[in-house]
Amino acid sequence: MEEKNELMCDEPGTHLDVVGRVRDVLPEDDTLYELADLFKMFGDSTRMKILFVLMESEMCVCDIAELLGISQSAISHQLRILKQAKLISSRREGKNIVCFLADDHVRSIIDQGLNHVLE
Amino acid sequence: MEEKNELMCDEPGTHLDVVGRVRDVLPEDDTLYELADLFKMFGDSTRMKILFVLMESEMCVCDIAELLGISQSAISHQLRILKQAKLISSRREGKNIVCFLADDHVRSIIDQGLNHVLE
DNA sequence: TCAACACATGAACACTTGTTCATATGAAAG
DNA sequence: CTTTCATATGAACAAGTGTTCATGTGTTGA
Repeated sequence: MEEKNELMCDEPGTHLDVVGRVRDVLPEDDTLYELADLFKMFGDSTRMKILFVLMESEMCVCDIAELLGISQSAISHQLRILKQAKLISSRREGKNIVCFLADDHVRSIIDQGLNHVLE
Repeated sequence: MEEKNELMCDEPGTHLDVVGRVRDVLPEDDTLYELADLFKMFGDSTRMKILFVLMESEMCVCDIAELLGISQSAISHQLRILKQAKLISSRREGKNIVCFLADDHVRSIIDQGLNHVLE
C-alpha cells in the first residue's frame, strides 16, 4: 500500500517496510505539537530560571524579579506564558501574587534535562 | 548581607531569607543556558517529529523527509542543528546518510514530556 | 567521465519571540 | 478616597528561527 514517492530513495525492499512501520507508530500530529509547545516553555533561559526558582520555593513576583535581576515587566510577561501552559499557578496574598509550580512533571522534565547537560 | 533592592517588595523579615537561600541553590548561569538550549531542540515540531522517528529506527535522510512529508532541505537543516546539539549522529552507507539517536537521554526527556501531555 | 541520486548549504524571506517603555489595574494602608 | 505598592498589559522594536529556493558537494553506477 506504500506508493513510491519522489522524495524516497531507491531502496524499496530495504526501506519501505521500516518507513511504513514507523509511520504507524508515530503519535498524532496534535500530540506532537502539544509536546513541542511544552518543551518550548523550557527553551527560554528566563522561564528556565523562573521554574528553577519555583522548584525551590513559592515566591511573589517582585522577589523573583529581584532574585533573577530581570525587570518586573519581563518576569510578568513570562509568568503569563507559564500560566497559560499550566506549568505554574498563583494566589493572591495581600498585595503580593505568590507563584508556585502547578505540576510535578516540571521537576522530572528538568531533572532529565539536567542529567543530559551534566554529562 | 542582603541589600534592600528597589525591586524587592516590603517584606524583609518574611522574604529575605527565602530569596537568599534560593539564590545560593540556583545552578550556574552557564548550566541554565545549556539547559534552555537543550530544551529548545525539542521545542520545534519538525525536530520533535525527527526525534520520534529516530526513536523507532535509524533512517536515511530522504526516508525521514518522505515519511514526515517535509522537504529534504528543511529536514537537512534541522538534522544539522540536532547534530550540533549532539542529539543525533550519522554514518554514510553508500549514497545514503543514515541518522540515529546519539544519546539515550533523548528518550527519557521525551517520555517525561509525554507523561505531562497525555495527562 | 558523465549522469543520476542523496544530501548539504547559503541567501532571502516571513514569522515568531522576548524585551523595554509607558501605562493601567487592583488591593491595601492611611 | 487617595496614595502607594505589586502586578498586568499593550505597543513597538530588535533579534532569533524555520522554510523555501537555488545551487553546491560527494557518491554510485553506466
